[in-house]
Amino acid sequence: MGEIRRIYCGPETAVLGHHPWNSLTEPSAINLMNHATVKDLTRGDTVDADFGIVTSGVLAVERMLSDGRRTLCALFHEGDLVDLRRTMRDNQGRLVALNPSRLLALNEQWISNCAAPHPDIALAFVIQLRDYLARMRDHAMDLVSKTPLEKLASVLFEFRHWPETMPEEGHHNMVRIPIQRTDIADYIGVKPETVSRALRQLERESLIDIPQHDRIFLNDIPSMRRIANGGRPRRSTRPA
Amino acid sequence: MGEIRRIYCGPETAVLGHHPWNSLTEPSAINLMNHATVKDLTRGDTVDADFGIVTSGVLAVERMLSDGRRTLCALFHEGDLVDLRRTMRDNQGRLVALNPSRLLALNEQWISNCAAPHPDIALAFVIQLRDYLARMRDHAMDLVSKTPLEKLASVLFEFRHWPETMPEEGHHNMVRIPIQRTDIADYIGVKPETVSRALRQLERESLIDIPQHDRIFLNDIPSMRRIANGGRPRRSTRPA
DNA sequence: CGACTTCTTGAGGAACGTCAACCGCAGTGG
DNA sequence: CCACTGCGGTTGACGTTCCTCAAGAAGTCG
Repeated sequence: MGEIRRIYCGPETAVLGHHPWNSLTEPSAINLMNHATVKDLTRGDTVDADFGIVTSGVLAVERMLSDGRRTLCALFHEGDLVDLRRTMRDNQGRLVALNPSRLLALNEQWISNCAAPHPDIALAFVIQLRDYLARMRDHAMDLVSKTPLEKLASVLFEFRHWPETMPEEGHHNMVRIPIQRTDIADYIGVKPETVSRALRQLERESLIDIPQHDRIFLNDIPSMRRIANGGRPRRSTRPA
Repeated sequence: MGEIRRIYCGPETAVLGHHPWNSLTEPSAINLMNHATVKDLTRGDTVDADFGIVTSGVLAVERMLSDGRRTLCALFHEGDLVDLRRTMRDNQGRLVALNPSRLLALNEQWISNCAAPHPDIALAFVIQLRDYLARMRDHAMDLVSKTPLEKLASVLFEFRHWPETMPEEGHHNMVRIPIQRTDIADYIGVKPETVSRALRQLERESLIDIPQHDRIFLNDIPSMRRIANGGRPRRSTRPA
């Protein structure tokens, strides 16, 4: 499960540069860090916390069907608030690390009482919840009716917005792929083989290049956007 | 778009009986209603608000792909908080009514300032956001790797938990289907024909009965649960 | 009744999942 | 150093599945 230590104002503070944490006041930020514990994780680690902030790496909510099919319902990257608490206590899957990661587990007791003295913290949490909800709606859109090629194009644009995968200067169409092919497959609801074939197809059409295993270069962003938005539907069964 | 009127403490208060609104104090509840406007909607109406509480009917976030494919990313029923606000302003689809519905559109300006005088309101909103997020994770699980039959079984159990579709006494395995087949299809990511065929298959296997068009009787809840949890995977391509 | 929408049923094909084999790479041990 | 092992990824063959298309049935509203 990895080392667990208590910090007071360590290097993890860097995550507070991300939206919406960057609008916290200094005292609030310090107080927040004081009531958190850092969890270092490697791939496959299950996290027992259900409330915290990701400071590095990638976490996911993993659920299994009875016959072993694996699903990644949600991905969390640097700066994301993880909040798996819910009123109805159902089985909701496990929080796992997909990469070497670090999670700031928050003290729920303290947080639930901090709204009055620290309204900015409460607001930041609400903004995170709202934004994550919007991301889940986007993701549902991707899952419901897109073909594998369209799903893959969508997820590439999703990764492009991740803070860790921000393009280097001058390479605003280079995307870093932060997770394994298997995880991409379990996230967009296809098999790893299909991910592989879809990537090769985009490459054959010169829409992307794959200089490294975890780097994808978008040669034609407008075309890729068209694909991501439904430009590759299933062909008709009755040809012209 | 339907009639819009301002109320002070009308019959809409009934929605406040649902969790988590039922833990609001009396003054908070009255204040909340005072800063809301009621929108009456019929099927197909687009709602211009992006923040409110559903008091009756069913709403959905509808998004279209460029070639016309329709997706229902999220469903909202009686008692649900609708909050489509997000930091990043992308196209995020339209809020539409699937049935004759009623929405309590909330005054965002007032709400954003009510946390201090009304901490119970702020808490209720956070609980709603968290619970809805959990529902979205469940839904993503359904979409990612389930077969149509499994998706349909899942969505039946989802509808079973809806307040409007609560079973009458003695009929705890009668589920009311609150939306059209087409909408079910666009929600679980299959075609209406497939929904129809899946229902007929469950009926053939005597797992369900369909006494009325919008009523489904679950004959064998354990078996249905097994199916919903992955009991009907795709068959192997290499038969024994 | 007639026009319309929604749902159902049927036929046929494209596509993606299943399976199997292979490749590349990293870690391990002799 | 190299053989061995295991894992992740890729490629190919093949078949089930679900989408497409079309037409008819059933329900709704004028």
